[in-house]
Amino acid sequence: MKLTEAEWQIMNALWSGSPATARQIADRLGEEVNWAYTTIKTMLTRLSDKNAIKEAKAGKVSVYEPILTRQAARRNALKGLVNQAFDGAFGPLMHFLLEDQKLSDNQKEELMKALEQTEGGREQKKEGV
Amino acid sequence: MKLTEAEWQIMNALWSGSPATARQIADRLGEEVNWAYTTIKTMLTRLSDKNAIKEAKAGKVSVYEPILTRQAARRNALKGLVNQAFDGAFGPLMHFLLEDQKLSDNQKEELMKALEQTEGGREQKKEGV
DNA sequence: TGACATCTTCTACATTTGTAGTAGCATTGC
DNA sequence: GCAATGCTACTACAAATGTAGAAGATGTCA
Repeated sequence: MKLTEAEWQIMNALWSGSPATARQIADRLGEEVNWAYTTIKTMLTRLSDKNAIKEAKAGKVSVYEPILTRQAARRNALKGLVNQAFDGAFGPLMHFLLEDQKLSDNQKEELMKALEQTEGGREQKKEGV
Repeated sequence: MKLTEAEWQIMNALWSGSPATARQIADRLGEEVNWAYTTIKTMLTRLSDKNAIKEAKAGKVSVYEPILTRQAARRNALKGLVNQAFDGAFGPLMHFLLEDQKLSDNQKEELMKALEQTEGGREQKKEGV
């Protein structure tokens, strides 16, 4: 399941609170983009067609709700990026993040901490992606 | 500078050795995709139009060479992903990587090591992206 | 009860992306 | 000198994407 840029916007709005009506989504997005209401409806229909969300009638009005989880979407997107731009392996990505992104000291600290934690919990590894 | 999927393939081939002729690129790509030679030429032209690469004549034949560096392209792509999918911040991405991606122990080790290294070199921080 | 505001469903259309064909010019091997 | 080969420049075209208008159904408030 690959999302386009515009679809990400809609999904982000939806993940931030669902179920939601098209109107609510429009309101949430209002600050970032300036789409016609019908544009949003179009996107919602398309997302529904690809089963990323589901549409239900609450009375007369449609309410929408994600099917695709944020986590899964992130996973897919990341995977896509890694394949496309980082030789298909996480190693190079990590490397790049560390080398290029010049994490702040704080971020490094956090990262270290996080690492140590997962380090502890390594035995229950779920199979991936 | 945003690259499309097909463009990434070409760029990857080109980064793996340049300058290169269209034919060489075709050969390198041959294993991954099965594009007509003219398809590759089209992509090269488009990339040239967006100034991602430059074209020069070596005798009769065109040779191509990246202008956009791999590093810069990665940076852009990552930035795009982060904006789109990770609330525009690297924190959530890191978090996700650690939480979701279940790095192998080896990867963790490496990451730790890498982290320690950059930790040492923290004083010269370049401003970013 | 009619005018306005809203929704929904369809349709539309430009741009971008993926993919490639055609035609003309040059190169080369006979 | 000419046929095969390979390259370049142009053109083409379907699918995906971004963006939205039109028209019909309905709710609502004076």
